[in-house]
Amino acid sequence: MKLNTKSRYAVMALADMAVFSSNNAVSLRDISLRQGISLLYLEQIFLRLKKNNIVKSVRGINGGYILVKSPKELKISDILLALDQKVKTIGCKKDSKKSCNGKSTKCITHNFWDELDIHINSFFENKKLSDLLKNREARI
Amino acid sequence: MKLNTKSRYAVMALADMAVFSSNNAVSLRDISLRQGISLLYLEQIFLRLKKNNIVKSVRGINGGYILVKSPKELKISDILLALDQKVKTIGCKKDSKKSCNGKSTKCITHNFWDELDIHINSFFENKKLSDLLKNREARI
DNA sequence: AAAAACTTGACTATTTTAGTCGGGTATATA
DNA sequence: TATATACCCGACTAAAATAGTCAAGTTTTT
Ligand code: FES
Ligand code: FES
Repeated sequence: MKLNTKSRYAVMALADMAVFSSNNAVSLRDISLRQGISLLYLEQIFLRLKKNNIVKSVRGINGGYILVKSPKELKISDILLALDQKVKTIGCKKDSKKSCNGKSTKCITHNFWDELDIHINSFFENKKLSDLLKNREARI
Repeated sequence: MKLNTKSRYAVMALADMAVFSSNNAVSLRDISLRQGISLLYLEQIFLRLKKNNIVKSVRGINGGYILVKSPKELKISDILLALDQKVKTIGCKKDSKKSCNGKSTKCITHNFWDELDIHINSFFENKKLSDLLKNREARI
């Protein structure tokens, strides 16, 4: 039950932006240096954040990325969604007629996993990027 | 953010036992047939359930496994623990002095992931095996 | 022009996962 | 006591996912 590093770094990088954006674009190079994340990897991550309209880019010198929404409005669930990090704790598709064991009826545990997904998703839905910045004693 | 099949099958198999145990031991063969889980795989899973005192075994003909606790008392978190399925959504160790990025201070997102772990764990802590059996329209 | 910084797809090494295999041991029953 | 059933256990492996790199751009500011 782990979260992948792409999602983790994405949240980390966006939190960094929220702290350091002083109206100008924040370059990936800066985020990379401050947070110790590979620049190459960040590029890959921000590509998807951009495609999903979490950030917008400014090209050229002094370019970088800008948050589309304010940290107060940006839900963590939006970030994870952008990285395909769906919270589907098991493989059984809700809509599909097929159950996890290949039978036509739902298995004995199906509803339980559904509840779990809902439980986790509600956490991400209710957290905003700005929530991460509160009470941080040790920033960076 | 997926749960591995070992944990999933473990919960499934134990739920099956809770339904079909009529005081006698339940054989893995029966569980395998009812739930469509590989017998070989089940053996591996039950080995760990036994080591962690979730089930006890009865050898020989008419043997099988028996739940140590009643379904009402068996927490899902106990089952996951038996399979090393710790809910550590990210790799950063709580106790270790080292942060996720190799620096000595905790990163900006650390507390957030801690909260997430607590949120998920509380779900598993509060659910008992018997909870899975309620309201099941489609059993098996 | 030149440098900073974003753009994009492809590629790869490593790790994890899911599941199998082989060769046991214990015990109830015929 | 033979035998079938069912637990016991470590080692093994194929396939998938992950984490990250590389190469070769394009755009914009100074
Ligand atoms: S049928 Fe959906 S989890 Fe088993
Ligand atoms: S320091 Fe613990 S998650 Fe980054």
